[in-house]
Amino acid sequence: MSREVANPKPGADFIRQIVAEDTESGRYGGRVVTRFPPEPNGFMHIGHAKSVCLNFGVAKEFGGVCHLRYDDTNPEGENEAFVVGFQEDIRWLGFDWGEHLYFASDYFERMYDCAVILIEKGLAYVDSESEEEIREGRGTVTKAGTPGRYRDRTVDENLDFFRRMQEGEFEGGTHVLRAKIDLESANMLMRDPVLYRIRHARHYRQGDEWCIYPMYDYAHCLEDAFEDVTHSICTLEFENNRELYDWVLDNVGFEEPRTHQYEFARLDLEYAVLSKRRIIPLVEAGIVSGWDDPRLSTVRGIRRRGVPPEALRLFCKMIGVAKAQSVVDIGKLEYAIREVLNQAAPRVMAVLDPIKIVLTNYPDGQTEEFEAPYFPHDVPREGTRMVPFSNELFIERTDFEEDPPPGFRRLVPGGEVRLRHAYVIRCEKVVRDKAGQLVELHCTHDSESRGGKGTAGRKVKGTIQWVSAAHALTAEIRMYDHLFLEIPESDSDEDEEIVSRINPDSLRILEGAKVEPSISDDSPDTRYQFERTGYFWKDPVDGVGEELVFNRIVSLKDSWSRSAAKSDVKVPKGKSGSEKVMNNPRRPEKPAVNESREAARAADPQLMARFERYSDDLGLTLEQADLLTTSPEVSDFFEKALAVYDEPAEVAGWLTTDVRGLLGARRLKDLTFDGEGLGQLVALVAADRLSRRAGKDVLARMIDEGGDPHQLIVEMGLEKVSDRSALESVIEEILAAWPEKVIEYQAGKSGLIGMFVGEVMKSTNGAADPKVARELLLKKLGG
RNA sequence: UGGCCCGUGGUCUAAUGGCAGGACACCGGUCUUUGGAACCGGCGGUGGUGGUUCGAAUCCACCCGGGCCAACCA
Repeated sequence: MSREVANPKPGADFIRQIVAEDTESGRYGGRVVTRFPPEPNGFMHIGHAKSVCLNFGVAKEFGGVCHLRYDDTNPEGENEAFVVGFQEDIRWLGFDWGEHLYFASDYFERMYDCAVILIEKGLAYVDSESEEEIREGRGTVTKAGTPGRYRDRTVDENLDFFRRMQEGEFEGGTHVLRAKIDLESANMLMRDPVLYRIRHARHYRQGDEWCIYPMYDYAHCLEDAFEDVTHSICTLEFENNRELYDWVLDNVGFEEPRTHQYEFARLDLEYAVLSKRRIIPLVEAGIVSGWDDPRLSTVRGIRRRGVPPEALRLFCKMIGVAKAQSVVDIGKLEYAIREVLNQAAPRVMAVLDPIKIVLTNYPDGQTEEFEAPYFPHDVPREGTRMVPFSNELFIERTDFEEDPPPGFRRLVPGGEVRLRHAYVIRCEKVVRDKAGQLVELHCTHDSESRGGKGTAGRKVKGTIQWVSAAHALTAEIRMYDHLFLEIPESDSDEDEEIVSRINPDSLRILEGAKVEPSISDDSPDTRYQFERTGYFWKDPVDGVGEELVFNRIVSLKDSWSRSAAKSDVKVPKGKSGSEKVMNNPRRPEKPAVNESREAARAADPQLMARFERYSDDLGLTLEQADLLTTSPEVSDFFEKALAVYDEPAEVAGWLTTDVRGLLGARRLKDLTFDGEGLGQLVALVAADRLSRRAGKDVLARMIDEGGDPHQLIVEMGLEKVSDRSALESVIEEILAAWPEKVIEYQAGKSGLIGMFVGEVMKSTNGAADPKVARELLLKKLGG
């Protein structure tokens, strides 16, 4: 059916464009119903999150609803814990299904009834062959399948068998219900797909009520149809399944407007493991602590890591939705997390790897407090806390360097550094033990520099964080990194192989970290920025009691270490720019004709004769002759057009490019006009009644809605405007309306000529002669 | 190898025959009591070859490359 682009929404993803078109055309009476259909046999991961954001997001944006429906049609592996898990994770992500919670297993009765309808129509049969026999009978991608010995059972026989299957009379594996479609279909899924199989297994919701269970392709479309879903959005690997989706609904008797399936590219993320098949071995081997390990890309893991749901939603928005299979840079996720946390996280000071500082000129036993703001000047949020200060402090080991590299802006022997919110200190002495190990640093503070004052005329290299030794809290800090050393290849699905790629440093535990005491008063789910190091929060499992345990959510962007260690820049895998493969640059004798079309011609002498006549007598190119003799249908169409307007090259041009393009999935025989109509149109263009461009608009209309070219020209107002003075005044207006573009054009941006011609075409509704318009524009613009 | 889908800077994505744009990354600068943030600037792209058109990322053909399909999984 034709899909008129009512009002394309530039910028929106293709799914939203389709929904927008359907909403505007009233196809579903303005209803929008989507659904998120997980199978409850695992936990939600970030790939599901993309789908959740899409389905719930689309519903929300178009005033519709999104159902949460469990696709629990296979009793094996499914359970209640996973059902609860998905609900928790979806809610956490910030979406709500309202009262629309459904279970495919609740529809088993109705699905059974639909199967009976198919059997009664002779469109499904009970096959009693073995699994292997069925597999063999299906053929291969290059070899057609062959009918099995049960394919022609009578309707009554099938009904009887199917009923007895349902009643539990047979062992698992002895019989299946199959659709009777086409064993020779190029689409393997259409070769009599299995609809029901026998499984004497306990279903987590239905118990032993059923011993036959529907297959995905049969069940899923019915679930959508039962729920009046309008847009059934799934991932690309289901593209081949769409034909079967439509077949089932059409044959069971669902009429338009009914649900339709649309496919988008699933999320793939660098360093992430996104399939159950690959996560389970990691969990079972104890490589990760469970489904909620913060290194995992499960929503539970991401959540435990401390990532806020807003960040995940922002990430999904950033990556978009399209059909091109792609791998997203992990840096985008990190950006989204920092973006959200920068605005939300209070800043506090913590020292991950402490080294002691003794202030030799600060009175022993004295304490003072600094009032320090939680947020920097550029984050519009209020709040301060008190930070205690004394003569013994900790600073970060990496903030002191005896032998500093050029550009080092922290503490060095004899040098000064500012303590954040406090004093400027100078390193006077490096104290070592007998083994030469650094023990502590003796420093002096400048009491004039309190809180940032008294620094005029003095250049202080840098500012570092610190905590007072006597007041500091000791914490364990878990530093997470990528679980894998390299981006896992999609084909590395062997368990051992995955294990061997694990990054041994994916979890680094820092035991003796020191944190400022103010945090003890905060809500346990506070996400902090530990200044200069990263974003952290208390581990919700191990960090909620007396023990302080922090997870690093994400580091801060670090332009220092990046520039200091330029050597380990990430080299993208695969081909780099310079070694981009040249795609067969020289192929002098390209095949002019297509092999399969040539074979078709060989079987049809009339087509073969026409092919030769087209290329030899009519002077068409081999390519044109080839395309025009694809089938008698095309060739006859061409002949009819020639009968009206005998200019083979011109007619062939229209038919092999424009008509083919506009036709899309439709066939010539579906059109309401034949070759004669095309011939008339081409003749009109040749007679200068309308421009070629306008002719194409007319053709599009003829193909979509039918109609006579003569009438359409008048109706659409496309009578050609090539009267120069009329065009000139249009051009004057356009140039006056785009003064900046005129200047840009005259400054050398010659590509703008297309935009000017386009504007002329637009304002004349496509009737202007673009050739003349261009010529006049060139003259006016001084080209 | 049969069918279906997909190729836009390093990465993700827009442009629906008419100005190839945005985001991330990267590089440089300004600012800064976080080597953070913010702000300014820069680098860099339509897989290839033909064709249709006044005009092609977009339509047509062929080629190259990638993905999916031969479960009684979803």
